[in-house]
Amino acid sequence: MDETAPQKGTVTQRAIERIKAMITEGVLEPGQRLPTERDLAAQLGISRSSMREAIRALTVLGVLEARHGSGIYVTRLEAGDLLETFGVVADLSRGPRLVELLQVRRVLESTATALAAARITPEQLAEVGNHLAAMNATDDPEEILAHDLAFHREIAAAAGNGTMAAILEGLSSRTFRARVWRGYQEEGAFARTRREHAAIHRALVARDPEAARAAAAAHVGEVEEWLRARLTG
Amino acid sequence: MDETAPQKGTVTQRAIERIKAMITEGVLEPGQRLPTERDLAAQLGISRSSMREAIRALTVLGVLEARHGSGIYVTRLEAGDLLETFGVVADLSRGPRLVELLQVRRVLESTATALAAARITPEQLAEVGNHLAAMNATDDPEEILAHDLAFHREIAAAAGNGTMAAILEGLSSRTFRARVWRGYQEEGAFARTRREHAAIHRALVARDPEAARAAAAAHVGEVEEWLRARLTG
DNA sequence: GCATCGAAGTGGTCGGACCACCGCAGTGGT
DNA sequence: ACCACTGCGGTGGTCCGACCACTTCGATGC
Repeated sequence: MDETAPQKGTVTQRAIERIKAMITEGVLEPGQRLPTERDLAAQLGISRSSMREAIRALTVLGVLEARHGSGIYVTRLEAGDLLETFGVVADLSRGPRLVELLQVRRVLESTATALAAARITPEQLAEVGNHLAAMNATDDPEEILAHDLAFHREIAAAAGNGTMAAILEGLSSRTFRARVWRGYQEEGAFARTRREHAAIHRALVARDPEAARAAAAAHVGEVEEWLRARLTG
Repeated sequence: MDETAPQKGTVTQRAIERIKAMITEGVLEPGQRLPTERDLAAQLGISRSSMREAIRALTVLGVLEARHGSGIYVTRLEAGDLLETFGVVADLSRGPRLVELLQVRRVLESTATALAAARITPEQLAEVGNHLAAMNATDDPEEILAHDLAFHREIAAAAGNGTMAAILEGLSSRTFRARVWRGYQEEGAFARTRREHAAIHRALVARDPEAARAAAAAHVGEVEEWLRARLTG
């Protein structure tokens, strides 16, 4: 047994685990600056190349942030930072998994909308109304999509659960939604979606969680069913 | 305008996007082997070092898989592959976000259990029963935790939504659960959890989705409330 | 026909060099 | 005394070339 050489997996993988451990153990706090790549590599006894790969990996995971010329920092480690990669899943998913993703979104979105109905502030409610109005005032698909996203984002934020909001954000990532909704909207579903959005807004105004949950579930469910039918057909 | 030099972001970041695009465009199929690191670097006109960082990043995201001596391959791109990183979020979360994560889990777990009640096969149901019995037959916390995880994993799998199961898997990652449950179980909550697990199993046997949903929600909710109280206290 | 071995090819690691950028102390002016 | 500018040191970003560890598969020998 050589104490100095545990030797499990690649050195890069070990470096990733070490840095993660430093964070969980509190050695590295959110927002804190790390030692330089060169120092870190020396500390773990590996080359700078390998250490850079480890840092890059943690960067794409939203754990670290590298600022050119300044240094490497731990992110705030908030839900939004860490769940940014969730969008990758949505973007790389095709076929039946798109339905599964929408099913997950239906469950979470309906819950978030119900929570929002009970907690939303007048300011947030007004913002939701603005996006609803803007959505109905234009025919530009791009603009509609943007306000649609903002509409649901504002509601998710009002639910008071940042983690849930971050997951929903990933499930509604721009490329994902654009792919699915292109076909959906082309079939003249504008009127239906407008009606559904109005129903959600009405439930929020009435502060009726049950109605809000039902309206949101129906809204996502419509798209879900359409997609399911298109795949099996 | 120089067509050959778009120059946005780091070359590594661009390489990551290029490879992701190749997959979404169908140039690279799941399971397929990629060109060698050296060839890929040459194709994109970057150094092997930068290309390696890009590959490493996509590897930790569960998109690519590098086999030493053999080559680089696209994973099957199934939910489990891509959502493995979800466990990182759970492991790095502390304080209030642990409650948020449990809240998300409560929503998804209750839905998954309800779905399972309607679809579970006799074989799967028997397996769930085995884990329940094994969980009650030992006093070793490690073993209890293992069977507890398997119990819920089996139910999530029976729900028929692989994406939902993968997310729940991340929300129940070993280190995460161990951290939260250590304190919970130490307060003599064994009896309560056994009762709750039995209730879930009973609802599955009765094929009663509503009862299953309620039992699962109550089960996760108990831990959620305990954690919330411990944080505010 | 089959087990063995070895060479070619692949990812993994290393060290060094240079570039692009940021931050700040020092400088010069007003 | 204050401020804008400048220069330098330190940092991450990129590249190169070499070598190691491992897999693969065909050639070799039995």
